[in-house]
Amino acid sequence: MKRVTLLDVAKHAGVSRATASLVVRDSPLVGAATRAKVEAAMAELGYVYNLGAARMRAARSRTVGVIIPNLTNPFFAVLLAGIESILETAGLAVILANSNENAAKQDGFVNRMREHGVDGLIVCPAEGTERRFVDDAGKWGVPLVQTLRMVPETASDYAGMDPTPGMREAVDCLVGFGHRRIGYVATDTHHSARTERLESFHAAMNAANLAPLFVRPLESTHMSARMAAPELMSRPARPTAIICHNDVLGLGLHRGLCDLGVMPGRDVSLVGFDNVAEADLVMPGLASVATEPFVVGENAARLLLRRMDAPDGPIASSIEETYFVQRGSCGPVRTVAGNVPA
Amino acid sequence: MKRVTLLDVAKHAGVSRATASLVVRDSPLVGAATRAKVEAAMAELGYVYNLGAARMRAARSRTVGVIIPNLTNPFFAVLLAGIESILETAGLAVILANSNENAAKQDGFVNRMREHGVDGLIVCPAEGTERRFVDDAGKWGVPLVQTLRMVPETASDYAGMDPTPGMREAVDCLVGFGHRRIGYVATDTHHSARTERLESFHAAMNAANLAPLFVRPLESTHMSARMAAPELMSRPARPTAIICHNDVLGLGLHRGLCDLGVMPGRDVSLVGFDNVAEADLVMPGLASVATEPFVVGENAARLLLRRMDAPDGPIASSIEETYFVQRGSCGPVRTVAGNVPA
DNA sequence: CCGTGCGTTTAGATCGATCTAAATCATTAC
DNA sequence: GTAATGATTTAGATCGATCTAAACGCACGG
Repeated sequence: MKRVTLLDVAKHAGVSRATASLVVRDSPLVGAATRAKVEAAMAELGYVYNLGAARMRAARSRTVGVIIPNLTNPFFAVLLAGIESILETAGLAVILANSNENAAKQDGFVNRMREHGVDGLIVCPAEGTERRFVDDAGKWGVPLVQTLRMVPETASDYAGMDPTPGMREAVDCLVGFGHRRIGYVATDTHHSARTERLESFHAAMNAANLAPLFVRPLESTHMSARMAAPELMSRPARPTAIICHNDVLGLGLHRGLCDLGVMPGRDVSLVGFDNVAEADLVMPGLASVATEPFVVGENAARLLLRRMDAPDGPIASSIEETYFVQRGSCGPVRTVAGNVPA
Repeated sequence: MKRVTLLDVAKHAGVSRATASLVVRDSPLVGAATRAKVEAAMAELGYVYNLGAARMRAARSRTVGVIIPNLTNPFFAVLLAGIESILETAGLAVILANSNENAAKQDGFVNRMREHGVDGLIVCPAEGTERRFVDDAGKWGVPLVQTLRMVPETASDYAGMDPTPGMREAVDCLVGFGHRRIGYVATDTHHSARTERLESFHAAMNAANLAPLFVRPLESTHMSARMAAPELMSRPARPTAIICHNDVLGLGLHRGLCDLGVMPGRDVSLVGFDNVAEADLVMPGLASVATEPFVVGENAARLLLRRMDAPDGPIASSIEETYFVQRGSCGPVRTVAGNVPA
């Protein structure tokens, strides 16, 4: 009960091993009749292609490594789904790793992936990833696409998003409702996505001739945002609106405010980021900037495919637009007793 | 600028290829001095182990295939995270595939995984998966663990959960609040998880001497549940409590009820399943049966490791207990005008 | 001094595919 | 009828590791 090899198939079909090999790779070189014979033999013997052996001679492994910082965050899960959907149709297998936002672990994974001989790498770099990480990939000749986050001062293909338009619309909406004291809740992890969103916030505020009321870093969990609500609302200069770096924070804060009896959209306006499905479920709905992680994932995969095709082509990037989705959590400013005047 | 091979390392260290091979696999056969020499050489030359070549002689590929029905569902994403966390520490790489609840696609993935020579397979079978699927894996000698769902009449290792205790607690809680007219919202996909939960519902109702008011299948999306709220509440026999097959449906329905001005926990009691993070965020909180997908994933991975160790050992399974988490969405029954008497 | 045994090292065959370069065959051209 | 052409097919070397079985070095007992 041994494994069926290409040689067995060839014998059974009465051709040489080389011809059989051409058939499995459907090369145009083989004649139609021979091809049929070989294919019949393959089916009859239950032949399974051995990618391991193939990858030894040929350079390709039909395998791509994907490293994500946190699988339990639905945002990244959807990104992964987008990546997978494109690679799957290209016939490439995804080797998955979860860095848990740990740069050292991430290094380990890249090594493991090199051992597996991946044809390319899609990485959303963990916090604290060093330049070296990206440079090394270049040195090793492994096609690399960064996604959602970009290690500073590195050059590689990149699939991300531009928070500017969505942030601008969000701030404009708030300003239109009369808000002037607008605070921002950021993550406590430092990566390019954080700075990007924060800077687009500053820019949008600037354009509206406003100064941010505060920027408060918080651990990116529902609970930490929920717990922070009392503190945010008891500041001497009470905010009338708050924008959050993502919906995890946005939804957590939403609940925290409700706990306080502060009604989002009426007593304070609230904006999240990413427009996850749940933003539309809470009451009132959480206004949010839509970022389409699935599409970003697809883009990342497409960039990688292109890169694998042309290893020396110019560096490319694909930036997805964002847009604001208004919901009940944003409303006109209301002067409440106890408010500190602007 | 060629690839560094074991032979290069061996030469550089002044030993034979075989010895170098023993070092990379850290066999106890090599002496400490030689080991040090070889390791130094490896570091110096930047050697990368070639798993493809290794897997050709040895039977193992240090690779496991994981097939999930739907990555965009956070529940499965967390399951995957649990699987990954265990396999990662065991030094096994995860090859991921998303079947999209499509059995034919799933078959294709299994073939691809066989080509990659995976050492094992963890599958949450798509709807409509046939017996043959599991039997084939056995025939091929690929260790297989099913998780969360089990193809009927098949024998394989299995990591799942027992909804019974959680369901029992949920029903008891509702009954304690005086509810008698209790409906159930199921999925419209048919798999063992669906029947398992539905049967445990029937059993719990039975134990309380009650008959289910209705069982309504719905597409497992927020939107479909939200849209179904009016219909559910305008039935001639109006439910005073509803249990949902999962939190996607539970949260969707929660919102649908709010839209109608029907307040969960006051006007109707609502129970979800899975206890996702968002269940605690909506107002009032959605009571839910906790199912710990991360732990189930870990269990599945552990079962697979055991199976790979002992391919002919007895079939095992690991069933995680469930428990009820009470929140604001469950409350005492309130007789409202317009209610049809039981 | 030799045989025995143990711990370590090694040569050479081998896994299952792909590559190269040459051989084969059927046509067509002259 | 033979050479040239183009389309298929093939033998044999090769990728980079692991395996087997044998060889080696050394200490010890007889």
